[in-house]
Formats: sequence, C-alpha cells, structure tokens
Amino acid sequence: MTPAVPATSSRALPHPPREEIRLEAVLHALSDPLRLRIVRELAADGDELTCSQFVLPVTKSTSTHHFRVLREAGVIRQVYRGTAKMNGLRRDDLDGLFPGLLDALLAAAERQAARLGTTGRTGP
Amino acid sequence: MTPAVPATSSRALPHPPREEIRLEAVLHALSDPLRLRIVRELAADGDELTCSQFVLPVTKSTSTHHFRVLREAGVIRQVYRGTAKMNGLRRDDLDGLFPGLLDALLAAAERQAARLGTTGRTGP
DNA sequence: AGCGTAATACGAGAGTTATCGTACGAGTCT
DNA sequence: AGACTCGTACGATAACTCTCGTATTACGCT
Repeated sequence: MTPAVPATSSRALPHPPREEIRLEAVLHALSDPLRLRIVRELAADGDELTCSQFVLPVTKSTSTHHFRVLREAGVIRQVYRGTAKMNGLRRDDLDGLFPGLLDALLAAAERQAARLGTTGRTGP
Repeated sequence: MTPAVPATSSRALPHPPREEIRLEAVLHALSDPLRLRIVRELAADGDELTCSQFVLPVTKSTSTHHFRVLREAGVIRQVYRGTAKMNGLRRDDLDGLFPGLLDALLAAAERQAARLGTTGRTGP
C-alpha cells in the first residue's frame, strides 16, 4: 500500500548538532563555487529540493560529495523521502548561532553574481 | 639622513584590485582558524600592525604564507615601511563590494569565541 | 662597511580536497 | 519478481594546502 505522504525513510544521515557547528567549517563549505551555488539556490527556491533538481556541471558522485560537505558543516539538512533526498538550509540553527551571517553571505553572493553578469544559478 | 616619517618602501606587493576580489576567495581565506584570528585582531587593534606583532603558534614562514593568502584574497593590505610590513584590513573595499559582510563575519567569530570560551586572540 | 632584524623565497613533507568511474543498495512502479 | 531511478561507497588520481627548515634579500643603525 502506498502512503499518501511518503514517509521519511528510516535511513538516517549524520548531522552535527547546533552547538557543534563551527564558523570555520561553514566558511570553508561556502568557499567552493559549486557549494555556494547550491546554497543560493536552496535559499531562493525553498527548502524542499532533491539533489537531482540541481543541474550541476559535475558527476553524481561529485555532487554527493559536495552535499555531504555542506551537511557535515551544518549548513544544510538532508532527509530521505522514498528514493529522493530532500535538502534544506539550516536557517534556524545558523541564524541562532550567527545572527545575520547567512543573510549577509547570501546578499554578498547575489551582489557578486550581479556584478559579474552571471547568475550562478543552474539555468532558466 | 633619516627621514622623520619612514617612507613606505619601493618594494611593491601584489594586491588584487577591488573589482577582482572574489567572495569565494575571501571565504576560503577566512576558513582557516589562524587567518580568522589574524583578521579579528586586525579589526580590533587597528590597521597598523606589523607581522611580528602577532604571536602565532607557527613559524615565521608559515606566518608569511597565511598573510599572503589573506592579501591575495583581497582581505588585507600590506605595505612595507622600512624593514617592517604593516598590515591593514581592506575595510573600504570589502564594505564596498559586500556591504555588511565583514561586520557579520566578525560578529559571528566573536560570538563563537565567546561561546567556546576561547578568545581566539593571541594573548597578553 | 659591517651587523642585526624583518620578512621572503624555495624546496620538501604530510595531509586534505575535488573529481571521476564503476559497482552497489534502497525504494518505487509495472 | 523484475526493471528503473536516485543516491552511496569505494577506489584512484591530480591538485592544492599547511607546515617546516634553510638560504636570501631589504632595510636601518653603529
């Protein structure tokens, strides 16, 4: 029988608790262009995106790697739902730890993208 | 003859112009604990610190390396004055490119240092 | 000129990262 | 059950980073 709402799978993914999120790790995670792009897209399009909705210029393995880096740094939250894996920004935790930081970073990325004439987004 | 104000030496150090400063490079530069510490100290103590005024738990070579990473990312400005090298935050350029970012980053670092019970400063 | 100090350059080592390819596991649909 | 899709795991490799030690350059002072 098919549940109306596909329950989150029992497969658990390790996330650092809020207290263990380190600023350096967050900055390192966001210092990669691909990962910054993922985070920008996540912030713009909402919190319920599967990995495959991102059109990234790398293979699936590499993609998985980057998502894991973001998760282990405490930047995103990942949850299985059926065969898909939903990705969401950990806005609450990041804002709690570093008020204003995430917005400043997103604004900075937006500004740079506008200045360089490239959206940094995955496409139309 | 000794000039009253020791003129900045002719030795020039390569700095990226403001337009070439990239957010990713800045984040990468600040993702190292030692470099974040340097920047915090620079922000707190003013803009006229020599390299040797920082008491860092690494050798001079390594220190030089970190200062160069910061300079090449566009985070700091370095100028020779006699035998010393003065270091200063590029606040104007960073604020111009990414308004509010530097302050948010410094505030985040301050918060984390307070939370972890370590100042991240070099000590008395 | 000669000495001392501040910082660099260069080379080398260990560790980390980004990327890929292939093989595998979990879940859904017919 | 079988096939298909989404994502992971495991190597492997190349590039980069942090660290150091030693040799060197630039500057100020005696």
